[in-house]
Amino acid sequence: MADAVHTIADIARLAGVSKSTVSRALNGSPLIGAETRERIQAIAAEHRFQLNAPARNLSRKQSNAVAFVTYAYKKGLVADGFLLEVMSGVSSGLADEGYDLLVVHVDPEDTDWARLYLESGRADGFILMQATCTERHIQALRALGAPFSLWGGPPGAHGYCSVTGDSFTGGRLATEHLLARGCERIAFLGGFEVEREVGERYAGYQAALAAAGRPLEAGLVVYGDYSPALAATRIRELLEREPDLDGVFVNSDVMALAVMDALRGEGRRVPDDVAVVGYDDVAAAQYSNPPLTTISQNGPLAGRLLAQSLVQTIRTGVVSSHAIPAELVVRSSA
Amino acid sequence: MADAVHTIADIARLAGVSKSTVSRALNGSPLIGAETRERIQAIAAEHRFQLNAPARNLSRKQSNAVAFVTYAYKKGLVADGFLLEVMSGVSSGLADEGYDLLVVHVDPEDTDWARLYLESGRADGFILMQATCTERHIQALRALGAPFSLWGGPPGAHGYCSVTGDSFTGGRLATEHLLARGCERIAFLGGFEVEREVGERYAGYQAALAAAGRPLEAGLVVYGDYSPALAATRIRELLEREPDLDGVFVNSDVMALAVMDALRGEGRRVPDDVAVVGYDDVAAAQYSNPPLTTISQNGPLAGRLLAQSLVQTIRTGVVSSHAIPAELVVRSSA
DNA sequence: TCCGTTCGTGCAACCGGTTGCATCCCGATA
DNA sequence: TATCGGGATGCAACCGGTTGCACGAACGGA
Repeated sequence: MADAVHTIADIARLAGVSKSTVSRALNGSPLIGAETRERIQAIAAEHRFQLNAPARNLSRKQSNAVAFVTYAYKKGLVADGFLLEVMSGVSSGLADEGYDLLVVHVDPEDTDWARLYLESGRADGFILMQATCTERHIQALRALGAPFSLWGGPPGAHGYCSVTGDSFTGGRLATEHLLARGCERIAFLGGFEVEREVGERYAGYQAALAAAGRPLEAGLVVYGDYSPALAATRIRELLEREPDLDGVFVNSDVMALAVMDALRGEGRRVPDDVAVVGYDDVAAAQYSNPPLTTISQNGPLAGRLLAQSLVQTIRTGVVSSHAIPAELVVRSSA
Repeated sequence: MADAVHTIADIARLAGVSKSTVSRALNGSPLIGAETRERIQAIAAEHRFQLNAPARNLSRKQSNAVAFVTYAYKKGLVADGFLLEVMSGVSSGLADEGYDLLVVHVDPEDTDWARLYLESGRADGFILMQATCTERHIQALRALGAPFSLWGGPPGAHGYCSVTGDSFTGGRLATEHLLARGCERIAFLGGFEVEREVGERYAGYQAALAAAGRPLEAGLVVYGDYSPALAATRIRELLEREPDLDGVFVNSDVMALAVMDALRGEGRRVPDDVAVVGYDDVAAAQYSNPPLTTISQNGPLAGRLLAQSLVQTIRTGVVSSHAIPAELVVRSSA
């Protein structure tokens, strides 16, 4: 039994060539003759040889890894299945490009983590989701000149990649659906008012109403913070002010579930008295009572795009923006 | 302005010492005089110096990273919030020990990934969850002699760390609660029958019935595969066979949500006709209809323990097992 | 005063790849 | 046949840390 093969020097000895030739052959360099290259690759494969990542990263001065950054966990807030879906897409997108995925939970107040990861050579770039990062994080990354891509960022962003749902269409589809089922007074319960996505969903809501020749009533538009508790409060306040409300477009499923709960608590039937459309199509949406009609976004696809565009930025400096389609999933709540 | 400080050689120059002294000082080696060490650390801090991770990993022949391994994503199956909670705990536990967290999605059929990560020096150990890995994966890891820790594995496992919920107590608490609210005929809907956790929950169920002097009826015990669809099927079959069923302990919330749905579909009220207790306390449990009474396990805690025990194994070879408490969360479904 | 410790530090090799440059061999051209 | 060009390969330096060992100084004891 031959000794274990652990380094390119071992392969070099076996093949009767030099380290450099092995290195080039394994990296598919055109400098190496086709015949030699194939022979070396065959030997490497036979011994199931793996390049040593730290050594390669040291030489190349890059880590071949990307950090997926989220807040330190808070119960009920980021436990969103959508994050998992996106992460899964990120993971496979990165794997296809030969990058590893690092998951980092940072403190919302801390802005130094990016420099740490970059300067220590542990990550070449970052992926964030707007829902779990602050504007300060984004500013810090831009100041560093760090490559990153962001879910939910503005489409024409400067200096970084963004992937986002087509929130305008989402808002329009949701509202059109409520109109189509005959709702007369349709409320809008948004997430944080300052978020661009929320603004676009609102624009979609507005557009659908306008297209149907309905008035836009400012009193029917309220905002929350994505927490179920506040969503429930908002819907109760709204109900008191506007008792003849008969439909509501809620900006997230987690809020929508709480809203349906609150509506029931107030004696309204869903969807008979008040129809509810959510957003995100979280796993729980299909088991809620009633199953939630919602807007679905393809999380894994979003993740793939985040990964691909980030890798492109790392390699070529090119930044890009993408919008993925929003789709209406009709269940029973509207 | 001095040139940028990027390597220990720069620090060495600034401090008027050698590279080795800097390296030792920054690693807190007792070989270096306290005074020198502090001076060097001060200089490093002043320049916000970061050691280069690949170089260090290359020298030390370890990666200071751990891979959290899950299946390639499948909609609705692993989208469990519990996984996210555990991961969050793993992340902070590893961060405390100076390890990075790598997330790897593997193909269920592939058993070679561990060797790849180990031999390429990208990970020093692995963390898996039984729900998202196969027995083959575990066998492959053991055959490799790779350090790993497993959520949901057998407590006295050989060769690896395990962290698990106290499933016996969980099963007992759930069943006792159903008994306490007056249920007479309590069914058990398990996950995969072969899983140890499922067996323990069943044992807890059994023990609670025995303690109450109730008979154990084999016809009330059925198993699913954690999918909502099969759970719904099982409960309908059960209902047909045992129409006077008035309580059911379901092995996961996702199944429990589907079960409640199916029960309603069959015209039974929850909890009035049939009381339901779930397991896991997923985020959706509190917004379901009715809100689900369930067994909660502290995911972040589990994650921390997985991380800590794995790091201990990597450093010292010691393997350990932990069980975290199960807690009953009473809502409205039972 | 001389020697053996002990303590603190530096030297240089090493970890396992990558890569600029020199070298060599070959056929093609003059 | 001598020369030139270019493709294929090897040499050796380098990436930025870590660490075994040697070395020098200060100290205590005999």
